[in-house]
Amino acid sequence: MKRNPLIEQRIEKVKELKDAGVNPYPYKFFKQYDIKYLLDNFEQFNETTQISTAGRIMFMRLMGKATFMHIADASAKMQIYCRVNELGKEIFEQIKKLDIGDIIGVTGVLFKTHSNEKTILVNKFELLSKSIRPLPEKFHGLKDTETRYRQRYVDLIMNDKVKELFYNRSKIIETIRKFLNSKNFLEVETPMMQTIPGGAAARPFITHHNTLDMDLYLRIAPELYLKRLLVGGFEKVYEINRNFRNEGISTKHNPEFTMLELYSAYDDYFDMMNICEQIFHEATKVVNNSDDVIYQGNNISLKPPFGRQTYFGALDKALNTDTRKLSETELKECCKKNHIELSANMSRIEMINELFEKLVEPTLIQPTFIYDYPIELSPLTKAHRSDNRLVERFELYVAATELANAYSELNDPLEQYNRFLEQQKIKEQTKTDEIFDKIDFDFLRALEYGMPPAGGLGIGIDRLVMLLTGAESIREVILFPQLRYEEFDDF
RNA sequence: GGACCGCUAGCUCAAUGGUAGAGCAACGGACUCUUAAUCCGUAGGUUGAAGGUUCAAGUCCUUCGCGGUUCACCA
Repeated sequence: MKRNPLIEQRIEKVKELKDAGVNPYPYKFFKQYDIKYLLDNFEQFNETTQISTAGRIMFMRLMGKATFMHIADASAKMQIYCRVNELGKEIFEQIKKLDIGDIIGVTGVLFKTHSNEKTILVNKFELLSKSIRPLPEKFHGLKDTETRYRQRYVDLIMNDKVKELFYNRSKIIETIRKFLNSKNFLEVETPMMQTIPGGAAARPFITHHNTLDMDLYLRIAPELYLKRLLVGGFEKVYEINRNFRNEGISTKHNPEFTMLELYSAYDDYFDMMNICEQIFHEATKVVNNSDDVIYQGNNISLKPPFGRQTYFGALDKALNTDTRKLSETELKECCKKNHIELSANMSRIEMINELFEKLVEPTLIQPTFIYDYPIELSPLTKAHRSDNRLVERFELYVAATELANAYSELNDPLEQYNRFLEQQKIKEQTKTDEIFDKIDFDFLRALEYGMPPAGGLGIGIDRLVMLLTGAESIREVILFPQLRYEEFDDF
């Protein structure tokens, strides 16, 4: 138990308050107005109208018999003015004992200072919560990334831009919901804990249910459950929720991340392109009030229609050849030329994909749908209607990052079974975890009842928020990003 | 997991291998229109941790911890 002396001082103050019969943590305060409302509607109040509001003290400028403070609430911050004339000596002394960080309620009238700043002249105040831990410095704020992520609450107190970002995140998701609801999509919730983690290829987190005595997996995707709902007769469904992938952490990856997945019966992947474009466009209009967004120095236009290139069209252009006609040796040479490390028994398709990631992805700055993927990469996608080496799939790239993924969904149960078996074979060869080998037979059974033709679309919400808010790291758009366990030795 | 960078007072930052400092915050005092208020004074440190080299280590070396960037992984 070694406490910071600054905290010890404040704990002393709390004791003094309690001894004087003041509850430093009272139950209720009638907060009549948000601060932003007072600022925006300043003119409607005259200098005798009593108003009340509440907030956290962020600045204090104490003088002998008068004090200016800034208090901040969720909406804005505002100056308050306390004067011994209005409050009397005793109350004014109490005001002087307040600390930066304390949450107070104030009652008073509005006026403008000589420098024209909208201010509350306080005639009554109440301590609503005593802060015993000092806030960061008022001018430079909190900069340390580790503290910002670990103690997001302090980050939010100190950095208005962070608060604004999370308001925008909420607005983006709200916009998506409104848009989809207006198109008759039904929002649903499907299991986070699954017995067979499917719908993507990623290592899952494992947990255990005691009563059932069985292992469960946190979902890596909701896909297979949402498709079951198409079988059940819902024609347009979506889910915005967390996926969990037990993979590396980076500026673009958090172990739990938010995904929008939607499915629309009787549509194909081209329809998904349209919906995808509209969602991106609506969201950027709401957040940035514009069709454009500046991301990492690039001016990016999110006005539909987005660019469209086929997977091999883009790759052939980059390589200046017909990639599919290259022999295995030629492919290997091509990889070497482009500084791609070749691991032992790398398949053709793996080399092709490496080339794509290395040569094409970094060039995709403006929104671009890359479509018609090689069939080997997509076990849940319908084969291309006119080329059986391809599937009807697209990924949306913006700023060299994958932001969305969509298919004409495979609904042929026999074909789906074969594709699962193919995947199983590949997994066996590459010797990844055995859990991937499990085939979801209930999903196949559902398909056997008949799933309507459908388009499906997934959008990485965190990455969309990054794009629209200019965030360089996914941790900036997740309130509490995953960090290592922190040891406490000062409590 | 690899490479590189960082970790100094509550916060933001200084300190050629040679006595650990400043601003803000805190504490005491002055001040009834301040705006990062001002003025006078006081206190505050196991320099992320543990070893090592050295007459001498915040600084150099090793290991470890935490964070960041990047690569790998993530079809």
